Amino acid sequence: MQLPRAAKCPGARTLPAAERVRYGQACRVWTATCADPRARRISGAEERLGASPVTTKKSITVIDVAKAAGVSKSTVSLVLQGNPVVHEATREKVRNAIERLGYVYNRGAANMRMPNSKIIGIVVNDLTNSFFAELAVGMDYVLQSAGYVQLLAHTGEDVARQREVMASMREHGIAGMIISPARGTTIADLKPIISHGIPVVVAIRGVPGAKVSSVLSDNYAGARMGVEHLIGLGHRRIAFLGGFPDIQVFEERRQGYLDALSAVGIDVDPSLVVPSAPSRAGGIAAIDKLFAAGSGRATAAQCFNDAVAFGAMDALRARRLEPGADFCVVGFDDVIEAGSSIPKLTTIAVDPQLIGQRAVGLLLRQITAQRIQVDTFRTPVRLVVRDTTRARVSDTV
Amino acid sequence: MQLPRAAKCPGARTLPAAERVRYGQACRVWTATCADPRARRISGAEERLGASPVTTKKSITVIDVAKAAGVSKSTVSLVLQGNPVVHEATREKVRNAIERLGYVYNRGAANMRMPNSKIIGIVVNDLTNSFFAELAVGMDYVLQSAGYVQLLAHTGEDVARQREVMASMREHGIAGMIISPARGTTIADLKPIISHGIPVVVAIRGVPGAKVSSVLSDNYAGARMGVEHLIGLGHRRIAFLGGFPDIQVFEERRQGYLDALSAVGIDVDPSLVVPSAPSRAGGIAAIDKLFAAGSGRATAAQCFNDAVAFGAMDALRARRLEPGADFCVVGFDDVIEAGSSIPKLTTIAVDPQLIGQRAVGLLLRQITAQRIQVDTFRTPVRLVVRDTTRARVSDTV
DNA sequence: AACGATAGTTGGAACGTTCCAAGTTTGTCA
DNA sequence: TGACAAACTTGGAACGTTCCAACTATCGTT
Repeated sequence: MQLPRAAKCPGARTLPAAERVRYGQACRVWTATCADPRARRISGAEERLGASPVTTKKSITVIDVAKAAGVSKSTVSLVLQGNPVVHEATREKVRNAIERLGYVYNRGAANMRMPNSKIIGIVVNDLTNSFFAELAVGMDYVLQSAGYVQLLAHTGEDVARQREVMASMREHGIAGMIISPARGTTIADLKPIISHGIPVVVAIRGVPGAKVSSVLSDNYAGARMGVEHLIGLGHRRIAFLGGFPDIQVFEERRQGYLDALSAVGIDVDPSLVVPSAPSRAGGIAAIDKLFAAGSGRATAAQCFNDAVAFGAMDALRARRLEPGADFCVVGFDDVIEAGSSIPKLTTIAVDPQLIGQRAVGLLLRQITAQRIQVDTFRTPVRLVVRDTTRARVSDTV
Repeated sequence: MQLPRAAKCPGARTLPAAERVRYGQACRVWTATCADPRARRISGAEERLGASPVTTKKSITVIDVAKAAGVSKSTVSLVLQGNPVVHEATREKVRNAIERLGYVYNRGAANMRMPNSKIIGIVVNDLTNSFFAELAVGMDYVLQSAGYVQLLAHTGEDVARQREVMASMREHGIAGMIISPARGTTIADLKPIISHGIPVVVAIRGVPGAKVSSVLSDNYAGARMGVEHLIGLGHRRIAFLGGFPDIQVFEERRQGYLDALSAVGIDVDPSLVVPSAPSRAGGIAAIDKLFAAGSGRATAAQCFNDAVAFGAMDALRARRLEPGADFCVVGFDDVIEAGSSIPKLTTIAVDPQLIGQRAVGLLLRQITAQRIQVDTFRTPVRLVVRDTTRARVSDTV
């Protein structure tokens, strides 16, 4: 928990709970700010239908159920756990009482006595990217059917924020964690979780040197496949566009690119590798830089991901070059839009839902086995040929 | 909690915890199935780096900290809460001890004594839709800075699943819930949460008749704006394509469409309203149906959402009609692809992140005010004119 | 009849926190 | 010096669950 500063505001003791709490937990009473300015009403009609005070009915516990069913709390507990030792008739009485009283199980309390929480922390670097959203859905699917629930946080590539949410999740007693780390994440960031014996699985992006399980797509093979496809079309001057060189995924894809070229004896021109942000805007920038560098002689590009590829296509068109006809483009990821862009994007398909499911599988295995276990999975990728690689090199400018 | 069936397997008491637990909670011992088949290894190289048993260090509590700092547990608790009553020197001692021991706050335990959980449940009908993913991010942003954490679940439009996750969230003691309900959700689905005094905010889609706060986009005004724009271009025979008629959002948008037409004295031809799935495929189907109905005389369409609009554009092109030139199309939502499709889609922009933030604001207000309060917000929308509505009616076929 | 085994049930302690009422120390003023 | 207030500290009870060891009742066997 973030330790609250002691705010010297004597007499604050009787303040009502305030709209927003500045410090983590319970500092609610001593220091409090007003409504979050971001939450202000911007416009729109408000229709106030009414307000009702919340009825603070004290919650119904296992003891109430026991009383109602005429048994002891222990028996109720046993029924809740499906323990076969209780008599069927008793079980029925308890079930009735539960139904009648509207009892709801308090996992927090249970968890305290017997610490096997059913909460998994999921940390994602960018949920707005549909790739990661699909990843989350894949996880959700498996987790839910295993009776787990997911605490999800979006870091927006911000390591500081990532640290905070990880700490918060730890306080909430997660049983395990799956993280697609923000750019710049190091072993030190994972340390606090791991050292507490909480299983961690890293997905999509590795954390160099970390002793954790990971599920990564086969970046090397994917990039190599894409470039080989371009070579097969006769291209010789092939660029590699986009991505931040400081993340491992970039390195792997770049290596695939380099090896594909070397394998057929093509000398690699370093000016054809143009890093940039892994976004649409980055793709535009990368093409601009590529052409500015006088490397206009490139006739095709393997892009770091689909977003970069789309940006590159925009930039090509701005230069009156038609993607797929005058210049070939290969993406990476196969996001949903790849199949419906104009022209449709040739790309390396990875299956984010599968990665998500796989990661959960790895995590649950560690949780139930009660042992940390370091496995690395590479999920397979495949080349999907569409319209941005129709042109043989002889057709291009 | 889903009550586990009593499985008669005597002697099971000593079984090791198994890979997957069938029933909710603790039935782990009595009935257990093997590894989830969906999680099976499909391919990919596995690199086993090693396994280490988890060290079951008993956790460090506030008592350990107290002992180390030479104070009482009460004092430590006060420090944790930032209560200004403790002496600065003592505070420092405690802080040191916390640091030294690597103490982590146990929210579960705290929550039990003083039930003000910092967990918000978020239920989303389709996370793979980038619109909802953005919504989630908007919520995440505000929640995180208010010290809350989100339990997120994706229902995939499945009401049964939705019921399950809602029950599970209740057991986890959520302080409030925001839900973008699955299609077919009724008041009865919300009842169990509301009747427990847990604040609920409904986002994006309303639940007819439910007495809960809601944050909806201004569907009526949006559709009306879109249609008025088309009318301004001279169109008279305008279709309304896509969407399921059983959800409220459809009704609102259709009403906007109808009123825009009536306002300028255009008679509404019912065959021009063509419902369909709110997806790309649905859009294709809708255009097919529109033309099959002999309503080829329509010259423009307001679509239920952007996905439908894209599908409609595909279908138009299949009929050798160029969207924007031969037939005008207006979408709804302004998803990211709308600005980069060819031709670029004219659409009604809604801001999902804003809706998310607003919903959280409404929820937190209820939580801190300790009273259920029913507000309905309509977030504003705006018309974004792009290339699919360039043609005046005189240009069209 | 005595014994043991089996089936079913149960009260109390424990988990880690917060709150309360009461405690101790220090300082101030009459 | 005593009374009182202020500043700070503290032990114990409570929250809702699970586990353990012990309990009772019933039955079968000798």
